[in-house]
Amino acid sequence: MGTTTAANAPTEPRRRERKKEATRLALHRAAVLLAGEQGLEHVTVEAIADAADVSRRTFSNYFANKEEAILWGDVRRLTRMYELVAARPPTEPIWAALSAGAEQLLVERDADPDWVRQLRLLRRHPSLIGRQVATFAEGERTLADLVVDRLPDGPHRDVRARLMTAALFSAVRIATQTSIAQPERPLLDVLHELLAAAAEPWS
Amino acid sequence: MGTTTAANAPTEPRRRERKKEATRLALHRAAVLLAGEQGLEHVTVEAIADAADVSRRTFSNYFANKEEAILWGDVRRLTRMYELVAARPPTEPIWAALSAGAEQLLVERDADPDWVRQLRLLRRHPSLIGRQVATFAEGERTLADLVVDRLPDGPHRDVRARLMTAALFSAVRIATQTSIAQPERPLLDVLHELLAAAAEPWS
DNA sequence: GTCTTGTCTTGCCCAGTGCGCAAGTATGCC
DNA sequence: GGCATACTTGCGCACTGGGCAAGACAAGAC
Repeated sequence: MGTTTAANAPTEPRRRERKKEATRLALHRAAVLLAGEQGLEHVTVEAIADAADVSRRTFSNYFANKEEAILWGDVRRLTRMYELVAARPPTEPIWAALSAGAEQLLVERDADPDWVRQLRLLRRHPSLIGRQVATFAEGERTLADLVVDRLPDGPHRDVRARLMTAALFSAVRIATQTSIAQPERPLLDVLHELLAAAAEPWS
Repeated sequence: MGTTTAANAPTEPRRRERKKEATRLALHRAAVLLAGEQGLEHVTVEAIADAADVSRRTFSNYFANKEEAILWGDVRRLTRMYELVAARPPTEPIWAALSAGAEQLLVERDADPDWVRQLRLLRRHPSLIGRQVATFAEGERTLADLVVDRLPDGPHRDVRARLMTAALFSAVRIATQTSIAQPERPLLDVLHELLAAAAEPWS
């Protein structure tokens, strides 16, 4: 009753789902590429759609605007982060698990040619950074829900989990920005420093 | 030479400046009010401009879009935060100064009737939260520049300053969100808890 | 194979937007 | 008063987000 539709739900067919992802990826790639070579403000949604060989209207079915299309790579990386943390041994202290996950994530990110292009874009268009931060803020809450279960008992577990997750994301963000601004400081070194600093008592 | 203009710079006249601020404030208030009663998506920029008794074109001279107009209160609060921190005695340890500034800021915010309206808006339109986070992220860097000077010597002062500022902002953000979601937990209590937790070593 | 059903794509359309430009107006300085 | 600078406004226009309805297509039922 109620969900007669759910009873014979086609359990998410495969090909269709893959095609959707392919289209989304094509739009994302086109957005990053075009914005990279022409500048964000000179690229129209129509141009991106054309490059991905779909209609402008279809673009709207996937993304609300160009910025969202460009930053979709970050959304993917966020879900990857959940996977990485969930895959850590359950006995490991949570801050160690988060740190390990973050380091692994940045290693993978550095190897991604898409990321290099996105980097250049963030430099040229600082407004994108704001959007990116907003994206991550949302992911923070999701990860915090994952963290709270692994936190030892004690008062205010919930806010502590949120704070810890926030610190993790801040560390990733600051490390990334620092390493961009001062390329002589290796990303992983800065990240390490920050992850350690967060866990130690403060002056 | 070069800046002959700067020589006889009119040192920012008063009335003009005050009128500008008044217009900006009127637009901000109109935006918050109208969005509050009609819902963000049903308010046009034109309606906001009309309510503030200026043209649509003038609105654009002040804000890029409705969201920016609505969240301008946060921009004001950010600059207020800089003032508060700068006003703390220079001998005070920096984390104590930041904590005190944040607490003072939240006390003032709670007393602001504008804030109550903004709160309701953020609830109804979660997309605004993203924008807000972006706003704060920018403020974070400004404050970090202020912090780095007061940090004791040591390696990586710059990233430590950034991390500390990020923790402060995270604490404010999480405390605010927690106290909204669970009104039985007083804002200042949660903030206190978080500020303390951040400074202590982690498990 | 054909038929059905649910999903995705597309074209059409239109109110709303961001912003360049140029003319008009207020403000401050002499 | 005049002059310079800064702000406001109306006009115009390319671009956007999204509703709608008509196709195109995939997956399963038969």
